Amino acid sequence: MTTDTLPTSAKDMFCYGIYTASHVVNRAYIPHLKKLGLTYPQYITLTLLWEQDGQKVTELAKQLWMETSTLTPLLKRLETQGHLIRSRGKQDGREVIINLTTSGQELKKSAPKVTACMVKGTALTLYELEKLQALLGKLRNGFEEI
Amino acid sequence: MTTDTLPTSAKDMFCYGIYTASHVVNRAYIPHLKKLGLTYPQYITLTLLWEQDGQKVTELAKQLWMETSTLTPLLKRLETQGHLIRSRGKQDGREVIINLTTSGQELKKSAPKVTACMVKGTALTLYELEKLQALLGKLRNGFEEI
DNA sequence: TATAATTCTATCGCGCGCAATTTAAATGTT
DNA sequence: AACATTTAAATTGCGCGCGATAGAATTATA
Repeated sequence: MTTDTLPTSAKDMFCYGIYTASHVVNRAYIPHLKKLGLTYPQYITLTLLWEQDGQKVTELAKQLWMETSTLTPLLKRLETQGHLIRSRGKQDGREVIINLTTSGQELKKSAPKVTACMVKGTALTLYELEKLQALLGKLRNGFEEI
Repeated sequence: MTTDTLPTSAKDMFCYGIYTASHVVNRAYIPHLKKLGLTYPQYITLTLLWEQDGQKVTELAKQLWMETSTLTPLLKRLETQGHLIRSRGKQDGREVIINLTTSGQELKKSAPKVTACMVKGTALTLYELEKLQALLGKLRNGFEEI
């Protein structure tokens, strides 16, 4: 595929590329996260909370490009594990605020090692990773318009 | 992130980028595939069969970077819908061969329009899509080694 | 202050998606 | 032939992930 026409081969289609790559990455994380008792979506959710604690469910869902119907049970499981606390907003009783516990904050310490391991696994240079991130970001934003 | 060090911000990590982009693409496909009565993983599986009919379950699973425990029920649902037939191998009774029915082949006709729609949605140029595909492919292969 | 519309979360049903286990068939060994 | 080993697919249990819907709290409007 080096033309200006649309891809015809199944594997040249970006949906195939993203779909398969996404699962490969997910699976690669599993052994590392298993030691921490976390799943991959749980881990990604925590990385957002490590950066900004006390977020509303809606805010988290938006950053994850995810529906709250997916996020609510995930957060409940993290609460059961003792990594965070869900509480209703004081001013607005509809919203639920997520606050990390000490346990949830402690997990952050293991993040750098996991990241390093995964970056190594990609076999991509840091420049290529930046390039990939930029393309994925542009792609996401493209669909956001629709 | 324009340094030679590992990313520290959550959204700069490639796991976040691929994870969220994957779901965004999945969701974008849904309305188009709903008209065909297909899910996104079902559609991707069919694209592989349109290109090469009569494959074994193992072959398909490998191309999809997926476990057969995921693929088997998916294929059964496509069989129930009448798009394919699952049959035991003549020489080797352990393997299951997947053959498209006329119905399953007919679906191929609607593929180009869907692809065109999705490519437009990405807001990426065809050159950028090629670049993205190449990076995702390299990433996948990197993890394969492990 | 009713009451209507909106907003936020939670619930439900269905389809993935994986690891671990099981079943069945083919192959290898004695 | 009898047995163990390997290989391919299916089954099970759990956790996402979505759309559709419901329910509770807030805000807007009359």
